[in-house]
Amino acid sequence: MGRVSTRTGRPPRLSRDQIVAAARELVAAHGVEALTMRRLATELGATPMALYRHVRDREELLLLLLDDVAATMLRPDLPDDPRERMVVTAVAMHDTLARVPWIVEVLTGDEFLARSALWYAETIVDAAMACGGTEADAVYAYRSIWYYTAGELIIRATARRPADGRTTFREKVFADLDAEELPRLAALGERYPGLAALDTYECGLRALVAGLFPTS
Amino acid sequence: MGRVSTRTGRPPRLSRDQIVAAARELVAAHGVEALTMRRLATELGATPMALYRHVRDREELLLLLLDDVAATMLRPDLPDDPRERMVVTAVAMHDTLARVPWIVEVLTGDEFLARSALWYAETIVDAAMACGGTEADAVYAYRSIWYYTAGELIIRATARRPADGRTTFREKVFADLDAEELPRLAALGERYPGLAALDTYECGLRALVAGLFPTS
DNA sequence: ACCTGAACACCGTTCAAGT
DNA sequence: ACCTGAACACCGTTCAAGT
Repeated sequence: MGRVSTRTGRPPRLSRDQIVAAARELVAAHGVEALTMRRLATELGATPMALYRHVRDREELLLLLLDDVAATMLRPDLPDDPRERMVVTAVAMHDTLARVPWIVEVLTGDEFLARSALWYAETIVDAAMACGGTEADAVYAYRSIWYYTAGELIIRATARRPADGRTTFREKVFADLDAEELPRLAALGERYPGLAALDTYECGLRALVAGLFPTS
Repeated sequence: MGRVSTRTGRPPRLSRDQIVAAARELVAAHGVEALTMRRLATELGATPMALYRHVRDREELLLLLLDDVAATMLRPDLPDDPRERMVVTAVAMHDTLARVPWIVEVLTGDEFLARSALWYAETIVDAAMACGGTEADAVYAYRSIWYYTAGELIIRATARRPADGRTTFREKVFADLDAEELPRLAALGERYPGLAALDTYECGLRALVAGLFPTS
């Protein structure tokens, strides 16, 4: 007994939780690009290498931050209608992820499914089968919804960064369009950015679900 | 006259085209992560800084590479039926981009629309209006299709990189699922990866288009 | 005008040494 | 056991100088 007394060596000054907490703050304050091992170490008053005692590498640190998302995951009340259940679940999944500013960095790759989204996947797959789909249909439906959702999140997240005057670039393109070659876009002209800025995630989602599982 | 004779200074050894060509080769051979200013310079037998005479920065270099994609853009024959036209156009857009291995790097942000995808946008917007949609409906339809397409491209592109034994991670998660909490996924078990690997892009796209513009 | 060389301000990570 | 310090092998980019 007394496993405590058998501990040997220098007592730890840093902990994994402490590191993750500092990483969270850093990302919240300055964006994911500010999360470097060196900067995080400085923030903790330690050497960069001290972090490697507690975390395998930068990749693992990001995945640990993703676990926070799982903790604050929205789990909506589920309606009886299976199509509506798919919509409500996908919207919750979308909204959960939309709150993560560094989502793009981590969405590339299907780690999300593995770490936090299992409940969403389960619920959508179940609803798809309740619509009369086979297992294969249900997985395909979930993936379609996931593609649509991931695309929306990524495009919107990156569109928000103006990247130093590059927003004008798109507007410029729309301003001097060849009306003969591209009549529809030319007619839209300056109204395009406004229309593109509308939040139509749920509308499109409903269309997708309706198309995947037509009613009668 | 003789503007040529009035030229002054050292004759150029590098050209913009030459730099872009070397960048293209580098990316094709070793992936976009190998495209660094220093490595590209070495490849050209020059100093890193020589490149900055011809290219503003690394970002611009990537956008110049994107112009290549526009040049090899697939423009399919368009069927009369507007819904089918949307599907055929989106599939062409998808296939064009699927050939670009570094697509993820550049898809984040709507530069693609601005640089190369105008024809696709025009065609889809036009088809959407031929289905009886307003301009706003048409832009919303295009964006929904674009979200779905971008998501598919990004998820599939990143799923292909195993990232050193992280593929086993997802399989492991699926292996020891809690069958009480997640019965559908647990029942799927090992069959999930196989089902997720199926190419259902066009199927999902057809569902989306059918949902966006229901026939009568 | 075009290119070089040295320098600045960074990265992630390994390895040997200290406490 | 935990942390430090120095080092390795990189980045993109600026600036002053050479031809």
